[in-house]
Amino acid sequence: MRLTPAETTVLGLVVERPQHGYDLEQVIDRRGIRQWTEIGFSSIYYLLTKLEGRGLVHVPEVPAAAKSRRVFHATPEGREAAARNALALIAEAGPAPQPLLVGIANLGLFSEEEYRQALRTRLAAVEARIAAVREAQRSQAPLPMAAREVFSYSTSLLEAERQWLAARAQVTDDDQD
Amino acid sequence: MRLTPAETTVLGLVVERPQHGYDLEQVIDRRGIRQWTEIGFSSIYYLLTKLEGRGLVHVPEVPAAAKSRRVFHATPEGREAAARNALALIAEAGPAPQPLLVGIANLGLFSEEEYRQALRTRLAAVEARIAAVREAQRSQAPLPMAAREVFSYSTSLLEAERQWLAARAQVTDDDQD
DNA sequence: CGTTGGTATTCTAGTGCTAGAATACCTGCA
DNA sequence: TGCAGGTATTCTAGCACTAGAATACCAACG
Repeated sequence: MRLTPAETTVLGLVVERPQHGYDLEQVIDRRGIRQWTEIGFSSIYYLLTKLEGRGLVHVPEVPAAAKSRRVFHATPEGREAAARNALALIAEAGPAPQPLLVGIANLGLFSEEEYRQALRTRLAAVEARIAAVREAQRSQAPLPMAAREVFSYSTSLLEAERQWLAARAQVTDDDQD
Repeated sequence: MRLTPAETTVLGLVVERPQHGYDLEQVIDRRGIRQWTEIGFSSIYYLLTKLEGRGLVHVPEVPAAAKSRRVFHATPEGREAAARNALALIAEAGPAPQPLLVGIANLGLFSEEEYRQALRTRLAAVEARIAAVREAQRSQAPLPMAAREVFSYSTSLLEAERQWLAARAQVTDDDQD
């Protein structure tokens, strides 16, 4: 059973610990998961319902209890599916959407100066993201292995982008504003 | 008027040269644009229709001619919108979907050996993509500025990923298959 | 002049997702 | 007892996108 990245994320969190939708929302926020997935608030319940329909998570009936608090547990198939899909996401390096490249491909449409200005703006944004990642890493220490790997990878790629941008952004500096 | 990356791509190509849907399909293929955007065959006409509805492209009425060959031209607003959106895509470094990180975040679900195996598989895929980019660069030379920038950026990021993967994939090599 | 095969577009019927409002529940406190 | 405010979920309606089939055009060729 093939899952999307968003489904895998939610399922993985439920496998880690049974929880309900609202919790999930908080955890996703707290861990900075939105830095690398696009999971809106409104889609969490939608995803949970879909996963439930496929038998990957379930809500055990609690006899005379909380009606308005559906705690989702992973089923054995859910566990298995989460592991398999996570591995697949690691193993497969498909083409990735790169908005920057869409911009660059249209280089002919604007001036060199505009281009460099845009690069400088992006550079600042990338530097801010690097700082944010570092800060998150520091403040949450000691970190479990998975979180450390996530930080390591994020930083490597952001750093590579930073360098590329820095080299391009300051080729000429004959403008001061 | 804010456009999506896919819309910007298609509009940018039409600005560059008036053409019809089928052409677009070929150009997108030939330039390897699918390496960094997700534009399926069936969505090209859909996108063109949407752009037409917003007055960014139009099909000049050719009196007594080709009924089944709608050649799209960019309008002045289209030109302007393409340039503005391309710049915005360069300037903004938002969170990007990283399927790999979804996998890594679930590191607890599988064994170290499985993890390393997945990394090795990905490493091979990334190396193949680097080779493909190099090959495309070589075969198409001499390249316009935009294409050179695209290649440069792609290679930088892929290379950074390659290094990260290589470092992780071979920490232990006590397995031979 | 009919047929074949590449060129070019349109249509249909969905899926997947999302925003945002609406609803319900629960706890503490006056 | 009532109600304020955070907690938790559901609903509605709609947009964006896609696969894949269907259609139409057109040139070349026997």
